[in-house]
Amino acid sequence: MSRNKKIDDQELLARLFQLFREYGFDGTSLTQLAEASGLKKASLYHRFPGGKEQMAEEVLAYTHQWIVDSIVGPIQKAHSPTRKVKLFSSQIAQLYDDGKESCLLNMLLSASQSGSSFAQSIKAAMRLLLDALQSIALESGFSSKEAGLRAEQVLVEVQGALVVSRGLGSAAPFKRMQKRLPAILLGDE
Amino acid sequence: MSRNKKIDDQELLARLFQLFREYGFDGTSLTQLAEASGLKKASLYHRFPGGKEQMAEEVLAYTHQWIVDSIVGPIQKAHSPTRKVKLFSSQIAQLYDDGKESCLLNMLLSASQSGSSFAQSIKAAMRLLLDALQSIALESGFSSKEAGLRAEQVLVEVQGALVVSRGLGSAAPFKRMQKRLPAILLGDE
DNA sequence: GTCTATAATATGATAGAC
DNA sequence: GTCTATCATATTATAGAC
Repeated sequence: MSRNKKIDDQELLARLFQLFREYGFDGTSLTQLAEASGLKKASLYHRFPGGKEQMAEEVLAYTHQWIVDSIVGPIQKAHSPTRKVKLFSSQIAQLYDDGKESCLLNMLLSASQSGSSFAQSIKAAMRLLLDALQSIALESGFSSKEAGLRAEQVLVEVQGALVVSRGLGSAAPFKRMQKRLPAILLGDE
Repeated sequence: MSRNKKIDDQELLARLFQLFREYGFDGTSLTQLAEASGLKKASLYHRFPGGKEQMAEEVLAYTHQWIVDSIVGPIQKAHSPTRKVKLFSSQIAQLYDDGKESCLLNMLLSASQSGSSFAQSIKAAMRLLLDALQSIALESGFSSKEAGLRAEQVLVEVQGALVVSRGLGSAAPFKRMQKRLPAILLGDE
C-alpha cells in the first residue's frame, strides 16, 4: 500500500536528521533536505505539510524513539550496573561517532525560541536520558536524590564533551569523558 | 576623530555578540544586526566590508579579548587557587547569566564547516580557557598532566551545563556545576 | 560614516499535472 | 506520492548621494 513511496519514513527521517544535526535548523535549507532525501521540495511538503518546522519536529520524535530503543531499552535489559554503564557508553559513542558528530538537541536548541515548540521535545528527550541514567545510579546504591544528581552530571559531561571535542577538533575529550562515567554512576571514586 | 561614528566599535560588537550567541550564525539576519546596532545595512558593510562573516569573526575576537580581560587577567592577579576558582565561577556566571544564556563558541560551531574559519577562533578561545584553568590546578599541586585533564573536565562541565540548563529550561544544572568546580580544580574530593 | 535605493539570489512554500 | 513550474518574500550585498 505504501510501495509508492520513493523512500520510507524511517530512512527519510534518518536523512533529515543528519542535516539538522550538522547544520542546525536555520542552517539547513529545503534544497539541502530535498537533495539528501532524493525528493523534490513539493514531495517533501506532501510528506510534511507543516514544512521545515514539522520536519524538525518529526526528526526530534525520531530521535526520541532512537533513545528509547537504543539506550533506555538495552539498559533495562542489562543485568548489572556495570554492564548498563558500558552499554550507555558504547551507544552514545555510536550516536555521536566518538564525539565527532554533534547532538541534535544542542543544535535545535538555538531555534527553540523561534516560535516553534522544539523546546518541549528537547526537554523530553533529555528527561528520558536522565531517567535512564538515574536508574543506573539507583541500582548502584545511591539515594534517589544523589542518583538524580549523578544522572544530571553525566548528561552535562556528555553534552560538554561533544562541544569541547568539536571545538578543539579532537575526539580525546569525548573519550576521556567516557572513562569518567563509571566512577560517576557506579561510585568508584 | 571618530565622533562621526554613531556607535563605537566596542558597543557595536557587544550588540552583534548578543545576536550571534542567541540565534547562531545562520539564525541571525542582517536585518536583525542592523536593528540591534542602530545602523543601516549599508553602514554595517562599511564597518565590516567582509559582511556577516567578518562580523562573526570580529565578534569572536571580541569574545577572545573578553576572556583575556575578564577571566585570564583576574585569575592571574588572584592570590590563592581558592580565590581563582571563585573568580572563574563568578565570571562565567556573569558571562552566561547563570546558565540562562548560551555560549557563543557553541553557537558558532555549527557554522564552522560552512567555509569560514570560525573553527580556528573557537579553538583558540577554548585553549585560552584551558590554560587559565590548568594554571589553577597546577597551583593546587597537581602534576602538569593531571592539571590539564582537570582543566578540560571543567571546560566540559561548563559547556555541558549550559546545554543542559537551556535544554531543561532551568538554571539548576548550571549552579550545581558551579558547586563541583572547587573539587575538580582544588582537589577536595 | 551613514544613508536611501536597489540589485541578485536564495529561501520557504504552493498550484496543479501526472 | 512525486513531479515541474512558479510565487512571494527574505536574504546577503552593492551603488551612489549626502
